[in-house]
Amino acid sequence: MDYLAGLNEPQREAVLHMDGPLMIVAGAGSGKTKVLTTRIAHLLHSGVDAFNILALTFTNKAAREMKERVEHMLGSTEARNLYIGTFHSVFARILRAEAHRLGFPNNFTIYDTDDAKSVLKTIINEQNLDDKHYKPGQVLNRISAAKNSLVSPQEYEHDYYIQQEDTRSNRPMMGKLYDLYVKRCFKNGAMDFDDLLFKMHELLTRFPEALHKYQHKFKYILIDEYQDTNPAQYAVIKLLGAVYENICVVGDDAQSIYSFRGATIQNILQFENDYEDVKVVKLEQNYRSTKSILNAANKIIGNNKSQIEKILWTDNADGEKIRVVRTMTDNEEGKFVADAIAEQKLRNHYSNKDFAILYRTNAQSRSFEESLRRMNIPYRIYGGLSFYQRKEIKDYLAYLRVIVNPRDEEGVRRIINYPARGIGKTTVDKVTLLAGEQDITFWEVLERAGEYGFRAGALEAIEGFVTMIKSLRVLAEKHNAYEVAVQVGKSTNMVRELFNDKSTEGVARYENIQELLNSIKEFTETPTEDGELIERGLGAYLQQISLLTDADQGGDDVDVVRLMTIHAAKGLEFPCVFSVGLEEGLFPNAMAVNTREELEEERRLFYVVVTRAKSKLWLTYANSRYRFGSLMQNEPSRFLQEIPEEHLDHSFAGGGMRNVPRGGSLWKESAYERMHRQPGGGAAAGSTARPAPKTGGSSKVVAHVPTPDFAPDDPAVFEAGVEVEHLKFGFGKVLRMEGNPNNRIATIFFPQGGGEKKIMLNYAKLRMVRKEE
DNA sequence: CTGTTAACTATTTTT
DNA sequence: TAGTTAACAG
Repeated sequence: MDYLAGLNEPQREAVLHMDGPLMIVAGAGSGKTKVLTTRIAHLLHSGVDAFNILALTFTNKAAREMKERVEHMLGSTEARNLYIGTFHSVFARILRAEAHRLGFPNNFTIYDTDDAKSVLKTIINEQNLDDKHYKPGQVLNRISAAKNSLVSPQEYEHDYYIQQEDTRSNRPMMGKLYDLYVKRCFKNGAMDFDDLLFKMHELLTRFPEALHKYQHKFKYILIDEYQDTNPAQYAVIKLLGAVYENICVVGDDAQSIYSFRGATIQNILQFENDYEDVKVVKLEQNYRSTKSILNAANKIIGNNKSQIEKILWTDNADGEKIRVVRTMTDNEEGKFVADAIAEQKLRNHYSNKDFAILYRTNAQSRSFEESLRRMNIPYRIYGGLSFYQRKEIKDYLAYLRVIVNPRDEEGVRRIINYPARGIGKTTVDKVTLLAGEQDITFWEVLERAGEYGFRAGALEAIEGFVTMIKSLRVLAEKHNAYEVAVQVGKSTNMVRELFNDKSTEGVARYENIQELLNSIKEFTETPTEDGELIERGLGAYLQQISLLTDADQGGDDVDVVRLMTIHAAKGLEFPCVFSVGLEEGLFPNAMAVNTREELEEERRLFYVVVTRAKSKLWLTYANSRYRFGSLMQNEPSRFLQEIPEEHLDHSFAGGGMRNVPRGGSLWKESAYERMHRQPGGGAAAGSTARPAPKTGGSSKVVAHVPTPDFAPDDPAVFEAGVEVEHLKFGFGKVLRMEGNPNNRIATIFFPQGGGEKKIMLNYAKLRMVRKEE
């Protein structure tokens, strides 16, 4: 039982509690992961079978860490039999095994947010709706919110309140779009992120056998970050745990920061009412931060109304005061941070990886990147687009997706003309139309293209494409994922094409593809784990990687400064933290100050940043910064005023005033600034002046009204001297001809149509008027 | 059909 | 400002 050594009293209590519901309220830095992993070890030690334990986390990283720590603690491979993973990956794994019940192929494709938006966009266009009004991203958010609350399309359309909302925002078709989107995903054999939760719930409610099976399989359930669960996750947990009720949730209401993703803080606040005889353990001793940091954090969170009562305390040293730094601009802020890092490294022998720069929005990373680069300080940005979201990677993966699941229309659309093979918009539109009319999949139209009267060139291209995919499918039956992937590169010529591109981006793209191939190889060579449901085929590979984010890319031990959003930093800790951009409008964000709930969530976010720091913390803000192309004046964040003065040190001010204006008087724009401001709201005139708008010079061509029966003639009939009519440029005369017989180019003079122009006859809308005798 | 250019619009956080 | 999409010329 030596694993119990080194635990404090409440920690030990949480570990030793065996059966019945348990809620662990774990303050920041209170040893939450240690408790969870030790608890699992204790369960195993007490004779619980690893196959009967389910542990759910929000990030792959947390899952991996937990698994490794348990394995280390046990000193055996027994930990591999545990079901540990993110909600999404565990549910995907189960859904893969049970897909047939729901009518999905077991190799269903998982759509990421970009795929989902793209599908929605085609649906919106098919419905002849304006995608400026029904923005795919917004529509998706609405659908996502519905799914996360377990609202089906039918319920959506029949819910009076929801319909009111959509009517008020003048988007009455929203429910229809939701319905069509769900149907399209089903037709495509695809699920989006939210479906993994929604369909899991559907599986358990519609199929009692399935419910029974998993209820009995998972005798012990552990949920990490319970405060971030949404209603769908809540319902699934409740179903899974209904038989044994051995549910252990760990969370901190003070760190609930994902309500925008559907999370309800109510889940943790209400847990005690959800089950009988809930054991509650509070972990209130903080092992991470200094007293001044922790006390400041306590004061901050004290401003929130609804919360579980607890007081974090620490035995750690008092530590230094929190440094508040004001700079004039965002660039100066970047420079200050880079300078401070350099200085700290020199003075206190810190290494790069001891520092984190944490911001509210991804867009803020730029000034820090620039200044760090200038100081030759290595860094890494987390967030932004992940490896798997890069164009070349998505394209390459789309081939693999289509090989596994040709029903995946989204994937087919992506690659049908990449690399260019002469299947353009016109052809794709026609295929889309046919698929709708005939009620068959996009792919089936391509397979039977011969029946639908495509132009000879287009037909040939389509047939070539279909043949290629089919032969790759055959290959995939007998060969592993890596071999198939290599053949994709050869068949499409993509690899060679990128290899020949010697531009900087081209080289980077080539390297990315190589890296992708390596990762596939690694995947196929990793030995199969024990336990059911796991295999190393192409389908399994795709499902795994579609749930990875760039935080899962590894490289956690390299010695670089980390830059990331506060959201991405949750669960991490650093000796030195720079919490930057503490300005009204930015943090708290202007989008989130309209209700008390929103503001409290922003405050929790501030609480999260502050508690990331172990010993040193900087809070910086800039007087003005570029946002949306123009210079914005900002007041310091109200959150700065919520920290008692005794914990703050203003002496590090990076130029300019030395203290934070407290309670009111903030920078008003001076009369001078106001006078010199451009109408657009930007900086003073002068350097930022734009070039004068073009006037007169480029006379817009007046639209030519074509003769009523305008029909283009065959390219072969044109030659020098012929008089012609162009659909847009009007009447003109051919001056000379060039180009080869297959691609003839005419130079034509249009008196009304803007003078001399070169026209490619293959594509031009050109009619012969009169031949010169 | 395809590559280029001009216009447009987005700025919150993410599995 | 920057990244992406629509329009358009070839």
